[in-house]
Amino acid sequence: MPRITLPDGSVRAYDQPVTAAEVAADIGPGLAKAVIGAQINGELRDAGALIEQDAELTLITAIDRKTGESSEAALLLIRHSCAHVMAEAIQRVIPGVQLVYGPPLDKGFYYDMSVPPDRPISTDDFDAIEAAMSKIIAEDRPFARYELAVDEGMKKLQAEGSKYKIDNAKRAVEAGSDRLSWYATGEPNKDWEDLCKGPHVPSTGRIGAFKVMSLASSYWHGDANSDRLTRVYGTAFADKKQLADYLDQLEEAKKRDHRLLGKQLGLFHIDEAVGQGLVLWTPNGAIVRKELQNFISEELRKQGYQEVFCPHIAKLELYKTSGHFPYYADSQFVPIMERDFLRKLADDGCSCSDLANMMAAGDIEGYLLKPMNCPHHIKIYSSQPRSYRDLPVRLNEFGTVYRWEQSGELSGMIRVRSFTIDDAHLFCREDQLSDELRGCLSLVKVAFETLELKDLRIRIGLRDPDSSKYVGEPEVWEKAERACRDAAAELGTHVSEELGEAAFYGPKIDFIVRDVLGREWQLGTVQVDYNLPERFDLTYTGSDNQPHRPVMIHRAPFGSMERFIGVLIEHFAGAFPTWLAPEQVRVLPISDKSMAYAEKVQRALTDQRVRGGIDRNDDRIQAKIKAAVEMKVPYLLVVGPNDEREGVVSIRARGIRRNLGTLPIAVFVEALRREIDSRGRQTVVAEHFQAMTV
RNA sequence: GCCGCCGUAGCUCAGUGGUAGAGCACACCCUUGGUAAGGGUGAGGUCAUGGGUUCAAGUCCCAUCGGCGGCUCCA
Repeated sequence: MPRITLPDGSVRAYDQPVTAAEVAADIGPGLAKAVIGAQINGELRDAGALIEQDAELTLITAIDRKTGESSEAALLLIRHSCAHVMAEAIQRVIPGVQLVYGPPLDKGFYYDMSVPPDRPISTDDFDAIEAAMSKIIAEDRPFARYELAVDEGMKKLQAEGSKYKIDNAKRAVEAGSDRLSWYATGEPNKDWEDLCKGPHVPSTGRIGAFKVMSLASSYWHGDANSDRLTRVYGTAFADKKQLADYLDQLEEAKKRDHRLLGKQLGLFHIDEAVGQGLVLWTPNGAIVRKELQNFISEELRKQGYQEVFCPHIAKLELYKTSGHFPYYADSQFVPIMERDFLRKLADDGCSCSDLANMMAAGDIEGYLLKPMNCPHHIKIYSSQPRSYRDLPVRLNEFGTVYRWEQSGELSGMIRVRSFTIDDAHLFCREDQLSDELRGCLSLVKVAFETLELKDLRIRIGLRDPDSSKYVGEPEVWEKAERACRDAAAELGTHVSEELGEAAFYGPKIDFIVRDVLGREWQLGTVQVDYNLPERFDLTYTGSDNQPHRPVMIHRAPFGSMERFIGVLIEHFAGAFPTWLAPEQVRVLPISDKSMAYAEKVQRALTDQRVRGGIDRNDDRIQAKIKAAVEMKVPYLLVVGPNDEREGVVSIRARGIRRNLGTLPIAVFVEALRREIDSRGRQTVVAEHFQAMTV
């Protein structure tokens, strides 16, 4: 006798088990037609799922009648269903494909499959696959669920002989399923079907719009030593308009890609001849980087940091002491060997494989391109005796490090093999740790607020107790983890804790953002470290005249300058705020006749250290404006005879498609100077043209 | 590193085994102009690199280098 409670609080009583679809039909014929699934006590199910007991029921329609939008649950049903349709289509187009696993995603779905080695799937197959999918959808075949007992189901799978599906079933059983379920697209045992726990839309015709997006490879179970699978990505929506909007959004996002903008705006260059993942900062990019470094340096001075410089290499032995070698040997450039050492090996008849083994083991005399800055900073700390009165010692450096990232990982400025960390290491007493952590976090906060980076996630990376990759004693870890939690709690932002995300030497607080393609990247980080002070036997003299062990904090508000600026380019779509913009103002003379006046304006700008130049091209003003807009210059000063007569400039501001009006040269330059010095808190537009921008 | 796709002028990209193309950018000339492309002329190429097939290769095959998407990894 189920009593069904609907979201509006109304209750419907039935004297026998009822399906969600029947409840919908009970409410009205329109809803009966529109319903594609149901949430029963919060769990997403088929519209045809039987409700036997009292339940809370939310009926899912493809498009919400009130909002005109699709709920996440609706899109999930559509996409998961579409994954089946795509799998069927692919098996039809390419015989011999074995299916593995096809889940829905945030923006679509994928299906992993094992393809015959002599017939890989290619993007050229997409048309045929989409045509086959369209046909299946046009046939509007029902998604028919049926269940078998585990024994019976396993027998069926054994008979079919797909090791992947057998594995899926075993996993389902291990996870506690007492039955196995299939979904046939049409009639069970006759039409195409797939082992699947569901749920699905009622029939293929309910998939409104879809597209096969891309191909990639993956590993079975995510294990690099296991089978290589082909992953086909697709997406699906409730209707064609949603799909078109999504594809437009993707196009827009691509225009913000830092690799594209980096080229267009002359921010950086990566040259084959220099090497993969090695960023060349071209003059415009160098300006952005320098401004950011200046900005962070100002904050560091306020917080009592001392700047240091270190070489880019050090003896291998140093990294053995720190533990970075051999722990991270695979992701470091191979050691640099001393010539005499190499000669001696050769004289002793050392073979290439002997040498390779020695290098892997670090049994050589030589140097390492530094993978981290901390060992160097530690040696600066220990270069003199330290009293408890000297602490905290805060050493900062824009320190360049080198890491051997796998070639397939490299990506523009965001994943590279050489990058500069806005690094610092703090050495403090136990009783100072919380305050210092708070100081570090406030620094990150100031940096991110100034740059209007709001869409970020904060993660506390904790040790995974089951893993052996960590160094140090459990009780020390607990102390450090507690300190991180306490400091992060004061940030007031949502913080997630993740096991296994700690550095090998200690827990950390990471700041994570997304790029335009939705990929997450770690930027800033604050890490507590009780381990390295131990390894390097660091001490300070306490008030008791006894040696004590300092605690270290590693922190980098931006993380890598390369990655940070890569993300920043995308965040601003290349339109940097004036203080960061490589070219802050461009002077556009109406014609050659105004060139002398343009030069006078330019001098006034240069005198105030404003960056920019004159467009000396023989173009009409329209063309000059277009060129400057494309370079995303914040302010354009159009100067012609009229302006010259009055000693003013005609101003255009980025993002406003018209002439704002004129200001005397000096007035504009002063206002601009204020905009730059305040890092955008004041602007020329707000000061002089506010009324016009509304 | 792995799987798939891709590599033609500075940039974006056409190019069907048979004489290497366009637009933009650049240079020069005409034009001297008032808020998102004025007109003309010209220069610019080891078709990523190396091998192979062929009478003939940018085009087909193999290898290498590099890029893109994803997987795996990320102190």
